[in-house]
Amino acid sequence: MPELPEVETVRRGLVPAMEGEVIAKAELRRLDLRHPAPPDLANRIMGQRIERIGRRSKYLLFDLSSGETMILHLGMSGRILVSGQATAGFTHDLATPEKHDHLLITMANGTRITFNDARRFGSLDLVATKDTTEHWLLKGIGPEPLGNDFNAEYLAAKLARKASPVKAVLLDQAVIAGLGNIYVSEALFRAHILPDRIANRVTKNEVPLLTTSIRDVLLEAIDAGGSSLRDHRQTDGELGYFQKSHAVYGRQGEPCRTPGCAGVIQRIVQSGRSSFFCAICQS
DNA sequence: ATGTGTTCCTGTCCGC
DNA sequence: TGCGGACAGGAACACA
Repeated sequence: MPELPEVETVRRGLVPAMEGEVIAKAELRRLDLRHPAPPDLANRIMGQRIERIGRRSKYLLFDLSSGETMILHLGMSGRILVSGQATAGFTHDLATPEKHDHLLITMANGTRITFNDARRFGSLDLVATKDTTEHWLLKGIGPEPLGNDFNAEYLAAKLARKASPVKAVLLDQAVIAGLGNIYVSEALFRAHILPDRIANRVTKNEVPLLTTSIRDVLLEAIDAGGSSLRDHRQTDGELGYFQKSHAVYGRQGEPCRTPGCAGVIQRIVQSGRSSFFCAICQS
């Protein structure tokens, strides 16, 4: 999935096409996503103006003039495409729905927006805007890593109480919002911490660097237009560029990029998911 | 109460 | 070229 930077990139691509515009037509083609979508979702968003497109963690939030908010999660393979934007390197005729196009929207200005998600780990829901933060999917989520509530003191307190590997703690959305498998590996590399270190063994001295590493890696990825391994596309169909600058993710067997380091990037599996690290740079 | 493993679903890639 | 297996950005849930 799209992790936080990819979702933010998608959001920024949607704002000029949708914010302040009215949804003229909507068609929900499948209800059986990760969580069942409301059967009347299309009817409830049709005719509404999109007042604002926000983001909480990896969720996109579409505030509608009706007083409802559409909550959209991209899951692992979800993407949103916008007609009229360049589609270099990716052809998807939005006029003809493809197999995994689940939600089709036509704005009053003619722009078409398509939510496509082959694996259907994504989800769609509608909630009263005032109740958004209390929605069951959102209410347990921890602070935004780019916001003021996320800082070294907070993170140190969380890590100190956890007996699981630091990798697992950083992936826990209740601890920090928006981190996923790629950026956890990248942030831990920058912080010189091995992913299988037990969280409460991360020293107080190490936490500030870990905190800034998380923030920096996310900001750089957003600046670069989001990362990508295979499925992620920006809304204009372009691949994100940040993948070129992954220091460790997906680079097992390749040389460490730290100047002067003779290390080779290694891959381990932790609770079923790959972690990447340099055993020389990280301990 | 916590921590770990499994599971949902489809697509792609790699080795034989 | 076909085929089987490994693996993929998430996260809720079942179980120890």
